[in-house]
Amino acid sequence: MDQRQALAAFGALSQETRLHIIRMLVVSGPDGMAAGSIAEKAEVSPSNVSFHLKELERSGLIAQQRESRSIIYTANYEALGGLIRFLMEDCCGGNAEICAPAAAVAACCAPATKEELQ
Amino acid sequence: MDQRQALAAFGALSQETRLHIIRMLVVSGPDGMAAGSIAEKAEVSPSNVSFHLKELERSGLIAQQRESRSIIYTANYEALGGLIRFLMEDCCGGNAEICAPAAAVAACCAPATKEELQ
DNA sequence: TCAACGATTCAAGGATTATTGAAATATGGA
DNA sequence: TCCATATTTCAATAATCCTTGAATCGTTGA
Repeated sequence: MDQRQALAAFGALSQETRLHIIRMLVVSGPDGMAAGSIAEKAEVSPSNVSFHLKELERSGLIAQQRESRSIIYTANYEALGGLIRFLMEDCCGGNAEICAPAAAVAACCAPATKEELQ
Repeated sequence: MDQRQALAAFGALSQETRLHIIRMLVVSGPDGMAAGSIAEKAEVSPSNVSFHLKELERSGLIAQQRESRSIIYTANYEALGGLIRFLMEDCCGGNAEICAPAAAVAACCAPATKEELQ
């Protein structure tokens, strides 16, 4: 993830509706959610959700694929991981004082990485 | 860090000049930088840097303190760590697939946390 | 083919954010 | 006190972003 992408991603996440959408899509996993379901759960109009989904897609944080009449949106896990990484490495310069609390979180939410630490 | 703060922080980081400023302040550490030096290094006008510094302060990512004629700005490490944490926990739901790469980064940039893993 | 469904696009308006230069404020030294 | 320095504030403008509702597009089933 380069700076251009990071700027776009930060902009995408700086809006309440979009942050809400991202959360829902992360939870729904690879199955994703149809635009209509997203609109319903987020309690916004179809055209409004479409606007925000386009914005999120432009930033690379989500992807879409048509399935029959519906358009299914899924979170881009790689991009989200890349953004966290950007924030730690590029933005915060890998500063231990900043990254330490984050590392603690990472340790408990991603046990698979314990092996990577050896 | 609650959602309100996170939204403000993402907004603050979504602007090129402000991202640049945060990077410089993280590097300069507790000593911080005077507004004038920031303006000079970032190559923006005094009034423009003042606008962006106010925005960054409003988001809680930096703090200011007057020192004689200068006003010194410093990065708020706690807030930056909190933002990374928010991104991992609240936004990405602690999803292992997303947090794993970040954990790897954390492991190498913040060796002090290895103890916390035991 | 036609109607219905799921979704996007478009245009208009309002709201927020960014930039600029001039004026104002605060501090310290002559 | 007066001047220079460091910075902010203000007003005006430009640019971007958000919301809304109507119109449009693609897909499916009757």
